[in-house]
Amino acid sequence: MPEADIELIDMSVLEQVAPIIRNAAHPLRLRILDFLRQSDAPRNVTDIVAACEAEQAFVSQQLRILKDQGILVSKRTGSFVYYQVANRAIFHLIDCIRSQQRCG
Amino acid sequence: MPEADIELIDMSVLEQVAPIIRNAAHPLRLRILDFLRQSDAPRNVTDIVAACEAEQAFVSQQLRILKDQGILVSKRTGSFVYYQVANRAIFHLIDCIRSQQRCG
DNA sequence: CAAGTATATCACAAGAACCCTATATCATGC
DNA sequence: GCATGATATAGGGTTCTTGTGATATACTTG
Repeated sequence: MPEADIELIDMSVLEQVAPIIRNAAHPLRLRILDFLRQSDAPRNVTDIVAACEAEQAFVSQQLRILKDQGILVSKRTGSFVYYQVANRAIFHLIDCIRSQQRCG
Repeated sequence: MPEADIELIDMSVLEQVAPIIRNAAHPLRLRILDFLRQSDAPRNVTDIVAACEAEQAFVSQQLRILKDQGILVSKRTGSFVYYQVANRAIFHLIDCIRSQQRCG
């Protein structure tokens, strides 16, 4: 019995994580995550918009998507809203892209 | 100048990798990749179908998608077609899910 | 409260992804 | 060549995603 001991990740787990990864895997959203990764601190929307070189409304929508997935959290301070990564595991993805970039 | 030295991943790189990650981030396709990861050897379609507990036609479609993205490669031997991962970097994703699974 | 800056939401049209069923192709052995 | 097992593709209804322009809300300052 050659492969009796193969244990696969539960489908329920895969169904749970797939949309999270899928939602991160968008150029602008990866840019946002990369920016937060490199900043290593919460950043407000204006700064994120500047880093993304995209429309404010569009960036705001992407932030919402990342927040809805639990990838980001936000807190308001005065008229600014600061975003940061909720679960640093997502940085593995960014780091992985960075490391691949060299081999490309 | 607090952040003069932040260097972000090129948008062109993000645009290139996003669809690859996005296409991997699907429950059944993750299952396929996990199965290939755990097998650590090329597997034929019949075996993959069994591991996925899904319709053959559907699995075959998913294999095609993964192949089109360059995530998998295949080779035919007689009437069997064996698939394997083309770039082991994708296993980081699987490993990451496995490690997260514990913290859940 | 008026004006300005910061951020979020709405609505929508185009396109893409999803998953199913049916059917086609390919290879083998008789 | 035919039957069979292995794999791939086609067609299509439904739902999700994308990016945009317009607009709304929130906060601050005077």
